[in-house]
Amino acid sequence: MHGDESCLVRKISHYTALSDTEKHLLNELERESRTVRRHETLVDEGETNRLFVLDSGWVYTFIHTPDGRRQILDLHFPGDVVGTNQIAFAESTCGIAAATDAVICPFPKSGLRSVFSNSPKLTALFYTFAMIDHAAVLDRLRATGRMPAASRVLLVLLQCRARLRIMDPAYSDEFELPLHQEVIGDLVGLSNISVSNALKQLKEEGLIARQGRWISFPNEERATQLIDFADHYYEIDTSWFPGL
Amino acid sequence: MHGDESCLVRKISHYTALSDTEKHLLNELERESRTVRRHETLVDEGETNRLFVLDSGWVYTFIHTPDGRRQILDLHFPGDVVGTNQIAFAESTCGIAAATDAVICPFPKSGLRSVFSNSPKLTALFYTFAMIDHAAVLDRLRATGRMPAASRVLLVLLQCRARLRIMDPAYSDEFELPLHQEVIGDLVGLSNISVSNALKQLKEEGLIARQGRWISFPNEERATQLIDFADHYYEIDTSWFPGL
DNA sequence: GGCGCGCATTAAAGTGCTTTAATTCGCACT
DNA sequence: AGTGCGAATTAAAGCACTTTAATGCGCGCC
Repeated sequence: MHGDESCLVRKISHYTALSDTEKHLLNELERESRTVRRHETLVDEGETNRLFVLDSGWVYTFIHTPDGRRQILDLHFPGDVVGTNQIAFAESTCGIAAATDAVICPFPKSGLRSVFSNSPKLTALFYTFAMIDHAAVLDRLRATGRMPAASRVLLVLLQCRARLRIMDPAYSDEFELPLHQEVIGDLVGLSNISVSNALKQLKEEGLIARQGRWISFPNEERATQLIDFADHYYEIDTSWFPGL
Repeated sequence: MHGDESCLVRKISHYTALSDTEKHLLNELERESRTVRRHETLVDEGETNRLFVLDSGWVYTFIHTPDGRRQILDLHFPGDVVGTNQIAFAESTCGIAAATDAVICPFPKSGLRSVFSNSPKLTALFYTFAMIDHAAVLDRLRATGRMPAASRVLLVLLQCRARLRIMDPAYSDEFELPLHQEVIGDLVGLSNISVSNALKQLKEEGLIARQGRWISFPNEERATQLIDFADHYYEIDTSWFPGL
């Protein structure tokens, strides 16, 4: 675990208050930790499923096409539980790699069972997180299928900031984007060259500003309107679930 | 409800045995039913969220881009619970429309709460279904981002059959595809013209056969290998969840 | 300080899809 | 059988993205 409090507890506290028992259940998932290096593959495609809490750094899940190209499926940030969306399948169909140096806390499937057995509230929240991830994928599917290159890249940038804000509202102004352009392309079906051109175009149109790896949105309203971006991530409706 | 037994019960029975109490809980969700016509929009984008069990027919969820094009997000088959993936968000971000004439059984959010409160097993299964839907979207994201038109269309066809088989294993040989080519295109980011060309190409290569709306796969192994298709839908791992 | 490496940028040619438009097919209805 | 409409097919022009390749930039390292 990293810092005073578990990353998972901090993320979940953004949505709801937690009892000490619940905090204890979650802390159990972050007992062991391991450092991984940028570009390292944590899980290969087809390997058996593995679960971990992401403590720091960014990781992504990916899958290759028969001709060797790559599509990134999910991007994960500190506080995310990685691997839950593969839990229904015996063997993982996608690989996991680190976009930056990262600290992960692996835990066995049984750890999840103890959470689900003991806390309907946490079960509801895990369910909700799965749907938030799902919403992010749907946004990228829409962009990948039906939007031009610049809009697709803009979506990735707005999405990253929206999800970083869950853990740290200080990201409101600008944020550091550690992703290579090839990775951005693999998120929304573009080549690295198109990503470069798109970033240039977005800068020229005043929709983004770049200083090294730091990105900001000088005209945020115009940016969100251009792609109809809605921030699903910050507020959720928990009224429908039992025990909350 | 349609037929002797609820669609939902039949679908879930494919995965696990149900007690009478559980069957009763599920049947409650299908008390009321409504007929909808092909092409009818059931829910508009931005409307408040609504849930229903799909009893017969096919429906899809969609979202428009700012320039008026359309992306289909999910395709739903008899036995599916439609709307659960939007439940975490106060207002629905996508619309729902009928691909064929259909019968739907609307129920309130509270219906889901009574299922979740009373049956950990059904909760687990709903969770699993959400992940199966998610896997289908991920497959289409990969295809949309990184595969040529013919492969994308082939994926749609194989995916439809795989999901129909959940309800009815008789679909193993051939199946009726009621989707317009425009709808197929909206599933994987293609124009209707490209879909037409892709179907022609697939037929010429012997990967599919068509008789009216009926589709079959004369060389199934070659078809699945071409796009690395894995049928996630038929078998799932339920070992990780409590109460099963 | 200069070298070398990884990544980003720029340019030019090639390609696969879209758009537009005309034709054909399938099928319900008279 | 004949008519009319929606959808699929076919063809041709246009365009956005990819591929390939060369150049430029930032940064760690000896």
